[in-house]
Amino acid sequence: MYAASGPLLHPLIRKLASITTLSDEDKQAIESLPTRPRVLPPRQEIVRDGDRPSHCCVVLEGWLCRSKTLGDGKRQILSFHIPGDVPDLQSLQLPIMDHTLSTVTEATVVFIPHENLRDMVAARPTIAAALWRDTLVDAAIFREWMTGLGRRDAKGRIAHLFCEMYLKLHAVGLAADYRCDFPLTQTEVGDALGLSTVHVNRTVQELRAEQLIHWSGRSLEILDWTGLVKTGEFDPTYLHVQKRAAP
Amino acid sequence: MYAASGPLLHPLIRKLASITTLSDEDKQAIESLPTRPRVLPPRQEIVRDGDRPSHCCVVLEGWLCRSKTLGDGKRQILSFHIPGDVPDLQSLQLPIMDHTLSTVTEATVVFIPHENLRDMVAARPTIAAALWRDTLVDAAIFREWMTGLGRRDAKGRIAHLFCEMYLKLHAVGLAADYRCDFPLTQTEVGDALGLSTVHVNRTVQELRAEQLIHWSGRSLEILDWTGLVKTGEFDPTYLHVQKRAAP
DNA sequence: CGCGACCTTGAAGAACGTCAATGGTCGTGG
DNA sequence: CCACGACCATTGACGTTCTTCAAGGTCGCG
Repeated sequence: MYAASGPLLHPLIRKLASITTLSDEDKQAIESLPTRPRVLPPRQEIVRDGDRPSHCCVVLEGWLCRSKTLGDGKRQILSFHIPGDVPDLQSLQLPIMDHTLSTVTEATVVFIPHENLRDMVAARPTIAAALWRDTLVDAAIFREWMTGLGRRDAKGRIAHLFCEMYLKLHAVGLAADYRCDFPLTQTEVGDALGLSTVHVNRTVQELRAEQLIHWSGRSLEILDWTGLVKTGEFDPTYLHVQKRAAP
Repeated sequence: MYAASGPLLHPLIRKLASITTLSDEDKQAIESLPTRPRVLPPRQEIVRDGDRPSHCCVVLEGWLCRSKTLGDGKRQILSFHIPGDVPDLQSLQLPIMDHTLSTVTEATVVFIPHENLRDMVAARPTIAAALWRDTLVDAAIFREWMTGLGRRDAKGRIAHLFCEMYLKLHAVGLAADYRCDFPLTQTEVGDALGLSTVHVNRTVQELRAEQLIHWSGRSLEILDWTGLVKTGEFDPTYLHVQKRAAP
């Protein structure tokens, strides 16, 4: 899927080129990073809360999520990650994980040792700035989710998530014509949005009844983008996407 | 208050020295940054959602907060900031603000032009890494708040906030003996935790009745730290504080 | 003294959670 | 081929938490 949508670039080049302008030296530095690609099964933990990871993980295919689990077993999903993302880039600067990174679907990922990333960051300030910026966009998305969790009702939260994921997938060429893969269960949506599965189910049915979306199995179709944006009060500014192509 | 607790250092030196080891050159670079100190009244907006700021702001005294406001006027407070913080450091990399920065109390802040920060970041990788790390701790706090907003009940959220702010204040010498300044209104606590003012009021009364805290006016006393930690399921790992002094 | 800002209280209702059961789909093994 | 189990979506009934509305009450300050 990744390979199909363009020449086979190192995923990091693809990612960072969308953020900044990379020199040939920058690209070479990235190309020369050692990589260890692996295919992981669904619902597999990659790095756990409390770990001290020695690698960062780049997603090539599939969806990942980060989450925290409370004492009583309640889980809060903090983010979803799709191809091109580096979900645990922060571990380069914060040695101890304060949450868990797992696969959602089967996923292909590449592990890059911290030391190599650190060398590259020291030698190539442009890349360092781009990586920093990437973690800041991450934080911007957290802020938007906080706003949803604190102040939006269930329907708004779910609509907002659909809009966000569609745009993120679109930005990496994995969505078009208001259709995309959406491989989450209703329980996972609930864990991300602070809702019970039952309530997610009923609310999704409302969105369907209002002809806003069509979601069954792994496939999502947005029938009324404008309506969904309105329902979720969705404003994509927080995604800090430079090239704003029409979705 | 800042000056009273140590020799008059540049606030950024103080901040970064707690994160990393600064060389003399690093310190000189920071000292030579131009600063424009200002005293701002309470509830004053400093940078607004949608702005393209040209400076970063360092807090010397008082509390600031970041927030988003939804269409219907509902407000979500995203973070509180105390002396030593650089609440809008992200604007160095993300030109457009996706939220608003305001004072909570009267506050003294210093503005540093982006260009000077950029020059320093380019010339001093140690400082760049420390600033990056600071924004990552910021993001870690967002994640913890998300978990509270999504999965904790009102009592847990409020207890957690008390624990967090006490530790943050303690880390910069503004809290001791389980006492600290806590200049928020109940409405502001509600806006931060996704609760109505009425519910905050009743829940705070429960915490008082359980002899966990004493909060009146601007002053907070934690009567039972262990109990409060338990009520809020508070684990300070996410603050990524290096030197973990006993609170 | 009076006004504004904030805290407090009561009553009623909406949104959401919990519990428990049912049904659908798919892969797997007998 | 069919039965079975796993996983997920769905439904109904019933609680609970939290919100909303409305009304005092307190305190500091001009």
